[in-house]
Amino acid sequence: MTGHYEDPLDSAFGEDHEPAPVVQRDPPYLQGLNKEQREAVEATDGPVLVLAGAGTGKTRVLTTRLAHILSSRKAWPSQLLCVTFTNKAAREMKERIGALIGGVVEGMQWLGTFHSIGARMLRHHAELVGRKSNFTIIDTDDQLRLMKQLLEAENIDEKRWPARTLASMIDGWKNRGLKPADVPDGEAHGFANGKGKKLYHLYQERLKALNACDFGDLLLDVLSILREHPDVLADYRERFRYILVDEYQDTNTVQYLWLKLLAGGGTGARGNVCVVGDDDQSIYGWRGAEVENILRFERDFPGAKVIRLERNYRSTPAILAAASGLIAANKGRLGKTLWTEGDTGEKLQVKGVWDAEEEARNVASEIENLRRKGHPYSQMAILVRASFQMREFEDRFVSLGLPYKVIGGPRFYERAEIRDAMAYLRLVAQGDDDLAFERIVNKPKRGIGDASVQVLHQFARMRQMPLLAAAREIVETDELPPKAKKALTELTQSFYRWTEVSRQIPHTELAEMILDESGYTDMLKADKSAEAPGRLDNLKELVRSMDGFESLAAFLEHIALVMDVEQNDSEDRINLMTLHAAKGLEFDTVFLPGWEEGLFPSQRTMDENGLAGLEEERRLAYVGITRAKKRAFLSFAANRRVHGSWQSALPSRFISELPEEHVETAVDEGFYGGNAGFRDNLSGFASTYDSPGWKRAQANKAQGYTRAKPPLIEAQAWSVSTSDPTASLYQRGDRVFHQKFGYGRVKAVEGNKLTVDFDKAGEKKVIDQFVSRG
DNA sequence: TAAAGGTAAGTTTTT
DNA sequence: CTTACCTTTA
Repeated sequence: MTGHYEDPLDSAFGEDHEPAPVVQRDPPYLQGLNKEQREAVEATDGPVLVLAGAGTGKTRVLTTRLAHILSSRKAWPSQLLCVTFTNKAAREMKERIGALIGGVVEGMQWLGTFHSIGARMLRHHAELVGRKSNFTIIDTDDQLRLMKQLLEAENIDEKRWPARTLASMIDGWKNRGLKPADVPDGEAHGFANGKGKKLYHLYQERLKALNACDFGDLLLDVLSILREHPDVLADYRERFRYILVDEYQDTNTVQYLWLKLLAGGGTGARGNVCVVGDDDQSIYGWRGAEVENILRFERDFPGAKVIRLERNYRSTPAILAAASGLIAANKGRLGKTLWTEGDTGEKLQVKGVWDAEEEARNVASEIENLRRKGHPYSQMAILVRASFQMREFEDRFVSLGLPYKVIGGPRFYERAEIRDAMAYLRLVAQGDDDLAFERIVNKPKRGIGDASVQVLHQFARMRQMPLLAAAREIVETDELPPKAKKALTELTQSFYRWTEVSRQIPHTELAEMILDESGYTDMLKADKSAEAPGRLDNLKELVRSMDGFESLAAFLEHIALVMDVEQNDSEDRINLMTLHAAKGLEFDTVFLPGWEEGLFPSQRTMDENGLAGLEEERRLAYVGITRAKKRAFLSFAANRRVHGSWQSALPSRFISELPEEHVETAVDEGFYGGNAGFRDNLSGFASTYDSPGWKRAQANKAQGYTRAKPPLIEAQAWSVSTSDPTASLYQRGDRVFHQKFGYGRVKAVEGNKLTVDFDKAGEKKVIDQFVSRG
């Protein structure tokens, strides 16, 4: 043994315990890597930036690199800091390293997300930031409730200054590494007449009192500790011999500052930092990620080696070329030239459709075609910009009986009953958790209404004590009405009992006991609503999922940080998800619906973030296309329901940015060709839908069946009108829809000419055949 | 305390 | 058009 301390990982190295760091022959794990990949694996020392394009074998490089460091004995597992962006990625990495070096990897305590690593560090040094080491990690829900309370206490109108806005402001500051005192005065001014900074301060005070941290604190408090306690920093610098960061393009400022401290040039820092990422896949700017971090890595870590992985193993040349052509429109890229071998492959198919329903029908029938040819559903994915787009697809799949799954939908731990149960457990684990207390004090109903809770709050505030402790005292007084007093006495006694018992019995039993004795299960059993049985099932599932954890605390930590439960992936089903959720995944066939101006790129993003926002949307499009291994279908709808009313839309500009030679379009004639009208909402739109095939489709539809929405264009070319042309079908006051101008109300009728006051476009004269009832 | 009615808002969300 | 949330009312 060469190590001066025991490392649990030792077994992972197999029989050979000789200290033999010299690699004589190529170890098996290096085989099959290309030149650049191998370089990235073997450049262990000094700063390294690996620019890994989509599908270039990034994960393989990462895991191999770690395996290489371990098996050449450059460091023990416990000396590696390895940061991933998701818990899932961390789990996969652990498994793959194990597979590479044979055996299960244990002892990699510092492999995880920034947040889980932050939580781990904070538990060690909680007292340095005024917490106890059993602090609670609160989620966004609790965060919001806390802020609402603060706003109310400060007499701020929550209508005008929503808690959400405050929350995102504070999150933003935390993401940038700013403590209340560091916030520039100007910035906080916009909120509640300059109270922003004060509220941030109050919020932090409150968290401290609750012995709680929010997600941002897991990063910011660690940063503060590293900054203010050189001894702690020195310890970590000594410990972390090699640092590795995945998805570096998505790191925010605090995370960047962590890395600078841990790996940057200071004394004791080893400087062996390797970051892996792709500036073209940075899609979390709205959450505080700074693409800048990756763009300036070479400046931050002088002497950095830059390795580009450009050989793509995933997609066909056609798909790659289309994606590359699109992303080329972005400025300020580090630049990569992805290439691949093999036949060009199928062109991207772009199709214009009438509305979202038709879009879904098209996609579904394409899926059925592929399926008939033997393609599994699980190799097909529909990637949407916004989750509301999923609805049409789900409806269609349900009516056709196609199996599908939604990735990243509502999460298990966000369900109300789960959160309630968790609140009970949290309170047992950490009695200062007022948020948990408030959540369950009257759930199930025990006659402790708002009024009583208010009195209790007062009482607790006067004495500066947590609510649960205050409750124990207040029941000794006559401050509460008898009913509430009795109920609260019982509740506090129960908690006393549960807390005692929690030291003796397994936590699964404890959970069952609590759900039972609190009356929560009975409440659900008595509930006659349709959801109640499902909720009971969820609670059973919750108890089951506790089984795998060592302690209640370990379980609570897991829930707070992971918030998700694994899906069994064995069934062959179509994948439906947002583009964001698709990052890192790949499928043979990818459907990309909804490529319309305003939806994708999203209008809101463009309004709020201008060019930077547009470029992030374009990267999102790039991510979408590069998920496809063999084929991609894009589509855009002429009409889409936005907030209930119908709106016509233009094809996304991204479609026109795709290189023509790799795209096949179902709307020919004047669609590309750079006609000036393309960008023009009205004329460009018309020309797009001039194709014979398009007209035919419309005609068919007009004859076939009528649907309430959206109204079809009844142009002369294909409508057979038998009625008297002078007698208009409309009269004053009718609601009508016009293809160009949207909805409006008829103001006057002259023969077949209508004067319509359109909601958006104002007053226009139109021929009645170009409108329909709306 | 709970149901009913009104109003406002409405992307993405790995932690 | 929804949905969620808040206020009002029985």
